[in-house]
This record gives sequence, C-alpha cells and structure tokens, in this order.
Amino acid sequence: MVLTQLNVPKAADVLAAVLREKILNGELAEGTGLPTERGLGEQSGLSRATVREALRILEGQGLIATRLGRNGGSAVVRPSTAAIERSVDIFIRGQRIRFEAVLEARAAIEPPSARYAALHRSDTDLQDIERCQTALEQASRDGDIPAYVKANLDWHVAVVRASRNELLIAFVSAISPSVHAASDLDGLSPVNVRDEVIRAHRRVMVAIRDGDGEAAARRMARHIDAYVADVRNQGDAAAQANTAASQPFRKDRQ
Amino acid sequence: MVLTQLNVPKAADVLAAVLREKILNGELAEGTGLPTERGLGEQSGLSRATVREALRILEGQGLIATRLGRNGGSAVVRPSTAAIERSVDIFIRGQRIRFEAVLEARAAIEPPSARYAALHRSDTDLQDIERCQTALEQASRDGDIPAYVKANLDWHVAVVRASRNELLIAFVSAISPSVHAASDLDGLSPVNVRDEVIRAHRRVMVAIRDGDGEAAARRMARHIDAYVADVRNQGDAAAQANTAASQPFRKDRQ
DNA sequence: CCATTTCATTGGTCCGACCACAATACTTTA
DNA sequence: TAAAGTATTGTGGTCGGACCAATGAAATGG
Repeated sequence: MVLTQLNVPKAADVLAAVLREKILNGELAEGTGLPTERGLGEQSGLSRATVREALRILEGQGLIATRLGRNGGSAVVRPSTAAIERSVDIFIRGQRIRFEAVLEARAAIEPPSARYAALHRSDTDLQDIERCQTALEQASRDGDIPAYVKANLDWHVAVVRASRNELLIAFVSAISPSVHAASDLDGLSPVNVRDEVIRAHRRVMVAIRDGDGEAAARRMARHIDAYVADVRNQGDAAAQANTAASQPFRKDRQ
Repeated sequence: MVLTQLNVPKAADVLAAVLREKILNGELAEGTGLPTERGLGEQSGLSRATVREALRILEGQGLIATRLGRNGGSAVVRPSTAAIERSVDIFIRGQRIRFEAVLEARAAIEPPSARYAALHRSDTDLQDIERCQTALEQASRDGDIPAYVKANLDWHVAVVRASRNELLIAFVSAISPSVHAASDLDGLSPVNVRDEVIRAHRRVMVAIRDGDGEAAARRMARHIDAYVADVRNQGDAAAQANTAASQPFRKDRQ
C-alpha cells in the first residue's frame, strides 16, 4: 500500500479556514461579533491558545478586528486594500523587485485606469482629483518638495479611484508607497520639471472631466513615460555625481 | 493634560515586526533558520505562546516556513506571489467585487503586459506560451471545456510571465482564479468562439515573437474586449441567477 | 443628577506540562 | 558486516490554568 505525503493540517489553520469561510460566504456579516476566545475554545473543543492563533491569522488577513476590555472581542470587518498593500510591499522588498519594474507596472496600470476614470467618474471623484492638484500646485509654489511628492502621489491615486475599479485602486495603492519612497531620493525635481508635471496633470484632468477615455489614457501614458525618462536621467546623473546616491534601493518603510 | 489615543502594540506584533525587518533588510537571508521557539522566547524575554503568535503572523505573510520534528523550526523563505494572490482573493470575495470589475482590471493590465512581453521575452518564454496554446487547441478539438478553460488561463499567465515584470505577473496571477471560477459558469463556449479565441491568440503570439510591442498590446486588447463582450452577452441570461455578478455597485470607502 | 468608585468581562501574557513528529543514535539480526 | 528494527532526542503542536490589563457597566456617594 502506498500513501502520498499526507499533510496534517494544524488545528489553528483548520479553525481559521472554517471561520474565514463563514465570513466570506456572508454567514458572518460585517460587524458581527465572534464569540469570546474562551467561548470559541469551548465550542470547537480547542484550547484558547489555539483559538488565539486562528484569530491572529484572520486578523493578519484583515478579516477580523479585535478589541480589548469588556465588551471587547473579535468582530468581522470588511477586508480592505490594506492587506493587499501589505503583501505587495513585502513582495517588493523581499524579492528585491527592481525599481524599474515598479515603474513599469505603474506605467501599465495607470493609463487604462485613467480611461476608466474618464468613463466612470462621479463629480465627487473629479473634485477629489482637483483638490490633489491644488495641493500639488501650492506645494510646488512653496518649493515644499516632500509635500509636492505626496500630493503628486495622492493625485495619481485619486485618478485611479475615479475609475471606480476596486482592484485597480488596490494595485496602484499598493505600489504607490514604493514609488514614493524612491521619489524621495531624486526629490531634486527642478522647478521646470514640476511645472511640466502640473501641465500634464491638467491635460489628463480635462480629458477625465470631458469623459474622453482615449485622451485620458494617452495623456496619462505620456505623462508617466516622461516621469520614467526623468527618473532614469536623474538617476544616471546622480550615479555619476555621487556613488552614495546611486544606492539601488531605499527601503525603510513601515 | 491631553493625550491622543495611545496604541499599545502587542508583544507578538512587535516581535513579528522586528523579525520581519531583519528578514526584509537581508540580515536574515533566505534559508536561514530562526532559533527555536523556546530560544526566541528566552532571547526576547517573551513567553513561547507569544513567540508562536509572532511566528504565525510571519508565516501568514509568507516570510517564514515552519517544519515539524527534530531539526525542525522556522526558516526564512522568499516571499512569493502566493501571499498577494491570497489577499487579492480575500479582497474580491470579501468586498463582493463585481465580476465586471475583475474583467476590467484584466483588460487594463494584460495589453500592456503583452507589450512588455514582446519587448522582454526570452525564447523560453515564447516556448512556454506556445505550449499553452498547443494544449488549448488540443482541448478545443477534444471538446474538453474544463481543460480548454484552464489552458486558456495558462496562456494568459504565460504571456504576462514573458513580460518579466514580477508585479504584473503577481497581479494577473492573483485575479486569474476569479476569472477562471466565473468562466466555468458560462463554460458554454461554442466552437466558433473557441476558434476565434485560438486565432486571436495566434495573432498576439506573432507580435510577441516579432518583438512588436504595439501590435501585441493592440491585439491583446481586442482579444480581451471580445471576450468581455462575449461574457456579457452570454451572462445576460445567467446574470440573474448569479448574485455575485449582479451585486449592485458599492462604494463605502474604509 | 452627576461624579466617583467598584467590579465584572474580555483580550494579553505567562508558565509548565505533555503529545506528535522526524532525524539521529543505537541495537539487533540475517 | 550490513541491513533492519528500535530507542533516544530535539523540535513544533496542543493543552490547561493562572494572572495581568484594559474597558465599560454597575454600584456608590455627594
């Protein structure tokens, strides 16, 4: 008789899987409070330590939130993009993903997202984008580079948000921090580059406002390509000028 | 005196964060074995239960793998796309993402990925794609719909894989299962549709083989748009039955 | 009626024990 | 001597119970 390598699932994993299924198929609605740890242990016949490990797994997956104190306990929460952002961040840092690959992914996702934004946006979305743009221009006038970089990223996320596509929002949100972290280095961003960015943003916004998907995609693509070329040029210059600045990566997020 | 809501980090979270940082900044290289749970407890001054919760967190994030038995223990592993796929799957199911949004994301990401594939592919990549295509055509001839659907998905993943962009690979891999799950429903796929898919694939492959990025992107976009239109037509009948597909739009930002 | 104190509930942490598994060391046997 | 079987040992997996800490509700007092 021959058996394939049988894998014995751990009790905590099994419990976590059961609870996860109950949550995802709607049996446990958002906001529902789970039994106490002691209660779960009693019901499942497992020890409290095991129950806690299961809950910790679900917490890590963004499916429950746990509060302390009386009337505390674990409650079902709606999974947000946060879990995706975390796993992508770990992936990028752990796999030592080339910064260029991050920019490539951005260049791939954002133009179609701008197209959808033009097609699906609400007036509120448009206002959000405009608010980011205002902050961007203000920061540029003030020469406040950190604020400028942040507003720049916010603008891009706002555009994707207007696409109304939760997955694209999640993906862009996930890689944005990496783009941000790297933009800090070449934060030189001379004023003429900043002005060109602002003009490019305006062109994209016009297309989104007018519902012209193709123009939005095209202009966004051109904008990002210009940014990539900029980064590449600046990176080359910095590499020649200062070896310390040519560090392949900065990673001190979180 | 006023204090902002001070958050008391839990011991397990702190330990997990410390270890995660050591792993991500390379201090603990891939394959490195962590101390035993008892040893970690002694070093950190924490109990074994707490240490175990921390390890369970890291395991959930795909940073370590734990083996049982003598010479067992936790070892650092390279974070794979699996964690991203899991979090995206939870996100899609938990947020009840419209199937249309998944298709939209796919339509957004795959054409640019095909462009990169044309530019970055190796000969091996091309062979992998061709292998999937062969399997696809075989399954279509046999009328083996499940195999056809699977080969179809494999082909798309293979194309993205040829882009050599780890993030795009991760994203497409993450949403593919959802596309697959839904394709099973309208698995009707009449033979004329299957033939057209095969022809479309061939056109894309030619562009990728010849290194023509623009053509690859354009043809892939047309191919996916056709698929989306197909699904929409076929789905109209079955749409009412499928609650997930007919979910109204939801936009409660976290 | 409001401020204060007390107290019950619940997660957070710890301790110590035992079990289950897997690699190693040892013993037996052909 | 070598192969097979057996005991040992180091490790994670699970358990039970205990106490601490935070929180909100109930009891108390002005």
